[in-house]
Amino acid sequence: MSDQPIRQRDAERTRSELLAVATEVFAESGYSGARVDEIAERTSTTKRMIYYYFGGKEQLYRAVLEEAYRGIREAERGIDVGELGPAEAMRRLAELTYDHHLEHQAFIRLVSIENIHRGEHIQRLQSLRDLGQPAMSLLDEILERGRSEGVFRDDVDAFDVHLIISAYCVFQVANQYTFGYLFSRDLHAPESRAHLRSLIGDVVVSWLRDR
Amino acid sequence: MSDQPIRQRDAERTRSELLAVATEVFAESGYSGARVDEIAERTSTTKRMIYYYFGGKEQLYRAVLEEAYRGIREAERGIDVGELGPAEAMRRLAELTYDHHLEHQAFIRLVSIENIHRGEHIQRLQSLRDLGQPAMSLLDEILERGRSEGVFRDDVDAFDVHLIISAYCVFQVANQYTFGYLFSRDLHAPESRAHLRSLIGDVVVSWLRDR
DNA sequence: CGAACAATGTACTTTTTGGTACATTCGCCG
DNA sequence: CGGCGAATGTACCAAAAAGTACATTGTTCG
Repeated sequence: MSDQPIRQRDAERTRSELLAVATEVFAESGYSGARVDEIAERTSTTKRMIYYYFGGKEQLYRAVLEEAYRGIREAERGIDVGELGPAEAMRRLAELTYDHHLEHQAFIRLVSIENIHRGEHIQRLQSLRDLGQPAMSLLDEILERGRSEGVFRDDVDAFDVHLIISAYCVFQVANQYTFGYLFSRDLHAPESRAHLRSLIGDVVVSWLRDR
Repeated sequence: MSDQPIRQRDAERTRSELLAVATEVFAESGYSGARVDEIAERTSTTKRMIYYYFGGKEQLYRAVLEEAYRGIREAERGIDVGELGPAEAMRRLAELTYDHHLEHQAFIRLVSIENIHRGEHIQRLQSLRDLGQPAMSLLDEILERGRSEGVFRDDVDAFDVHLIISAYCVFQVANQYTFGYLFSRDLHAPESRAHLRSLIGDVVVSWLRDR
């Protein structure tokens, strides 16, 4: 990294700068709302380079989506519920998921944008197929421990738990503006966060323990 | 309604046709992705009329958003949990909310789109302030009955319950494409629906009963 | 009836925007 | 050390898209 000579030309740097800036701009404005010229202006290079490295606006967007999902997967792999008992592990997983979503709002916005496009771009990224597997495995393990210890019900599978937690955490970010407006409440106000953070863990654990 | 003569010119009809078509197009393509020309082409009138009646693309979008929220409020007022006991009433409310969301996917898409725009347009619609109140009142009533009958915990308020249910139901629609792809599952497959429909009621009722 | 005005259609303008032709420069390799 | 190709910049183009000028027609009301 630092043993490289200082270069005026550096393909890798140019490409990754474009990708980083494009991620910001697409997340801010959506696919159609994002302007190729704006992305270029925010970098130290030019629009020409977008076409040189990516081919066009659409391929750039796809590259952004792919990299964003990869980054998130990396972050998810850092989740560790350690030596906790099943109920506490589940609660902790829910809370870490909550934190994680609030910290990666640009990513959540990209996901919303992609859904507006009915997933037509993500479907072309074969590398992301079944990217959810790691999350599922961790949940499976916690659920299995809970079942064998007799503290969790046995008719709930990892997918359902993941769905409930994801829905809650994504909603906090993705719908904050309309929901906040309609109920005159700021979901991210400091005085609300601790409560909203623990809420989803409470719900999930109550549910899993209800036998 | 029917005592009017047949008109070739009908301001109300023209305006409402524009609004209806614009709702479809904005929901399909987003604000930036929607084309004024396409909206016009799909009506029996012309682009000129959009500017005549609404002033421009942005005002048209705002009118669409306002009308969509009003329509949803009307639909929500039809929710009736009748004579059911608190737990069953809550379960039924959750299921009706689930049905309602699946039936109004265009509306959910408009909401997602508006959130991508950080709620900048809905904030200009004062008429929608506190539109969530009716939903909150119904929940309050069910919760209060449950508490007084001793079947519900007493430290949960209507807002929290509404948040959990909304998040789940909105997610089913809003994130169906990316979530479905990542987990190789179709959230709207007929064989999944009954399970996903009852799931949220199970979760909420378990939680509220957990004292 | 027939003016007056609301409602509408046609065709145009202007701006924006994604994309490209072409020239140029840097740096590596023989 | 020089030429060759990867990398880059400038300037431009053509299509698309929002918005408008102006003419026209139907409807209503005195």
